[in-house]
Amino acid sequence: MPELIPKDELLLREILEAARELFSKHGLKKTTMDDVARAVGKGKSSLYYYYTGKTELFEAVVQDELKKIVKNIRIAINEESSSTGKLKAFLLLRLQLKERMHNLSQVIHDDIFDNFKEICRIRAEFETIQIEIIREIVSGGVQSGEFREMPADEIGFFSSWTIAAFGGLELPLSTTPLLIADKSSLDKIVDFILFGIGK
Amino acid sequence: MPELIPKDELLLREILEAARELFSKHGLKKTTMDDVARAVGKGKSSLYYYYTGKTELFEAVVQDELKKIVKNIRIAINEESSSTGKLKAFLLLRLQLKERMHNLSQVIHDDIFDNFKEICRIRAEFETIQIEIIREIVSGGVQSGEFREMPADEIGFFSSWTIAAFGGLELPLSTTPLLIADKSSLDKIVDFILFGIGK
DNA sequence: CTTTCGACTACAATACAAAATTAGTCGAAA
DNA sequence: TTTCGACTAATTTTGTATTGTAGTCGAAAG
Repeated sequence: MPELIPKDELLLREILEAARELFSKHGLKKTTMDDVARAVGKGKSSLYYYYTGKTELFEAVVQDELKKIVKNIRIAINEESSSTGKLKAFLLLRLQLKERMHNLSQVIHDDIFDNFKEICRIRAEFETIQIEIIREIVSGGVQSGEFREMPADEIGFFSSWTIAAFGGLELPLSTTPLLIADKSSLDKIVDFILFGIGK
Repeated sequence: MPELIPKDELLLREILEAARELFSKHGLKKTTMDDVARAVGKGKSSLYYYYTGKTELFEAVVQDELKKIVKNIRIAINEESSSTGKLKAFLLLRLQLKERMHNLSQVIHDDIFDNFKEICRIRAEFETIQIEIIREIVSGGVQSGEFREMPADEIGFFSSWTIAAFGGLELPLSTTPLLIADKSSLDKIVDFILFGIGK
């Protein structure tokens, strides 16, 4: 296996890490490019050699975070063999994420409305990915005979609905005090999803 | 039937109506007590004879709106005989409400973070009521044999979950472009709730 | 006794100019 | 190719004067 990471690629990541830490600690506005530069031990101008601007850097950070999350989700799903297990794994991770976001939210607070559109765009993108994942899980479950037969559009509809229900990238406004946190309640939810409340 | 509305009760309502109209048109901050007073053809000081302050007036308006909504929901539910029908009726109204709120949201926008706590409190209260309604519906359905047997705590859990999913008082941040609007898709959702996707 | 209002105050929002930060550029140098 | 110091334009912050508004009170009208 040849070295996959060229030198500059390494610095690119180093900047990203430093920016992530600072952004999530002080928020977007209160983090200056100088701060980031100092954190990686470089001059401010140098950053502009790697990223075209503060906005691009911020977007890169968020995108990277989302990629990590999606990766974790995919790993967890692959470790489960049954579709039901996959569904549970997905929802569990999704809820943990919600919790993490909840903690982060204090900081962002002010930045939210300034970068409203941008955040919406990213959020929408993330939702699309999640819907796709659910669709895969359910399709798999139908094919393997674990779930009942469903036409493609019904699967799509179910996926969208589930994500709508569990929230996309939750903004820091959820008053509901994290209703569902433990694994046992998650089991109940999956039971509802699987068998409903009908007779 | 004797006259249920004393004189001052009438003026109380008149002020409430005027305030509601102004608040929802210009938002909380941009609506002055003078505006409200002018709208009812009285001096500003007079308002303080009926409401102790601007905050109380605002809360009264919101509370009144919520009461109206709850009333509508209860009426719609009573018109349905089956529990399934009741459930559908509830969710349909809940979605229409979401849509209405969505339109209103442009105006509030700025006021939200100022009155964050207050809004949260009201929202929480509304959620409690909704959960109670769902619980009633499901309990009824279980008793009548329309739904499967469920212990009380499971019904409570299901109710909370449904409301969490459908959102309490939606704050104007839903990017999902009102995924579910028509009655046919609602039928599908209720099917999911009733029978799930399991085999 | 109930209800209205004008005059008043204290406080909060606004406006605006001066001062300070900071995003982003550029040419030079390592 | 990569780094940086010096620079500028633009934005944020700050201090202050001004206005606007919530809320009070005592008097008066019904």
